[in-house]
Amino acid sequence: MARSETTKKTTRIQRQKTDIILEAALDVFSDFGFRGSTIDMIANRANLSKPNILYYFDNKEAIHTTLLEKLLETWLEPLHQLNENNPPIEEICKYIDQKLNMARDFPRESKLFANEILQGAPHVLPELQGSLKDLVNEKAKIISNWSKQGKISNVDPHHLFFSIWATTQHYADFDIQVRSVLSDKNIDPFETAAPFLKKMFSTMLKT
Amino acid sequence: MARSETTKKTTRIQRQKTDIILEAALDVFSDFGFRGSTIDMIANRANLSKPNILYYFDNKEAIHTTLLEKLLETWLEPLHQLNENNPPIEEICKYIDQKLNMARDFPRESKLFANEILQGAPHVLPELQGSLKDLVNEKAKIISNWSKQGKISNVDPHHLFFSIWATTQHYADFDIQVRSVLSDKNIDPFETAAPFLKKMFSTMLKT
DNA sequence: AACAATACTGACCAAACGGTCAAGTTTTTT
DNA sequence: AAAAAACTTGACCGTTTGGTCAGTATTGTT
Repeated sequence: MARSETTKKTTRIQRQKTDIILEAALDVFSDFGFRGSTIDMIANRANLSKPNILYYFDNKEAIHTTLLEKLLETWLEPLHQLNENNPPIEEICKYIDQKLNMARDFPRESKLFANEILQGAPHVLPELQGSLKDLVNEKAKIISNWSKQGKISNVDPHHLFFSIWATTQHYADFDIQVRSVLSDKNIDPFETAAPFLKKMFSTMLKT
Repeated sequence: MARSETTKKTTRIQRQKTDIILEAALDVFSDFGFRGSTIDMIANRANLSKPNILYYFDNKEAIHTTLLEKLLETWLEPLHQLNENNPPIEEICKYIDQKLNMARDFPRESKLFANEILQGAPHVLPELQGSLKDLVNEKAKIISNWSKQGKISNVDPHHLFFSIWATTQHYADFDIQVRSVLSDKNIDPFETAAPFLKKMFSTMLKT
């Protein structure tokens, strides 16, 4: 077992080194996926020796799991904020902005998650079927209520969320494709995507 | 060099075995990515020995490259069909239908492509910057013309394509997440996604 | 300063991996 | 039927990989 997990108190060095390792691991895992990444790659990126990495984490999977757990919290945070009592279209647009900003500012996290889901979610399937499902269903009800009250048009709430996730995360996960297509235009993908997406979704939702 | 590439004529066995190998490799690569897949996994899936696989393909990368090349052709085919002279919204909806059907019927191909792009397109970057970019720019002009002629609303053509790609492929690439969220509903994702997406995009495009 | 706890590393190991090859089997050609 | 061509594989090789461990260095505590 990793030294850092045996003791109750975490030392200054434990916190520092753990952060350095996780930062390096995020670089590597998001680029090459779990099976495509090696502990040596993480060690090099972190300027630490391989045994030193394994002094802080039991094994390769423990690093990956730690990253995914941290990720899931922040990943679902914007959806938590969706508030039934505010103007519907404003709320949706705020959600889109938040998700798009996360794709821009945390592309590694987005890719890490995409990799995990693509491989069939071997590490986070329970969370998908549990907390994610519950949260989405709870917020889907808000959308349904807005529809029933005539505040927005009639849309399938689940597909609405899927579409928002897909379109926003696309700019992080498929970044290389987006930039290849736009290469000779002088366009910043994220700046121009924001008004496009907000227009698309708000037009659909208007009654 | 692989035997099958040294001779001019391809034999019956060569065609059969090559197909079996590529079929098995698509299974494996789409599930585990390039670096996460092994020749042994492909060999087992194909019920062939590892040396036999390497009799038909020079190495692991050659199998992967062959798959990607075949994929790219069929992947861009629907966009090729976008025709300036037909009714714009009908054309876009037809494109959405085609892309969504491909996500439903060829999820392994979609995942293989997603894996490749996620890792930074190490094998197909030239194609993205070449034929894909050219095709998209050509078809973007059609969208622009429709807008100028007042046939559809003013939208950024590139982001329109990105959004269609993202939303349709999402149902293949993030299949496990979609199904987790919808698990206790009795909903077929693809059946319900089609009308949702067509409504969303056509609403945005209406003048 | 002395001792204990923590942090670190070179050397190593077993398993997994991509790939080779000589020798054998099957299919096709004549 | 025999020769040639194509096909198949067990055994093997060098490298990479995840992980261990004994011993050393550093840091914290008294």
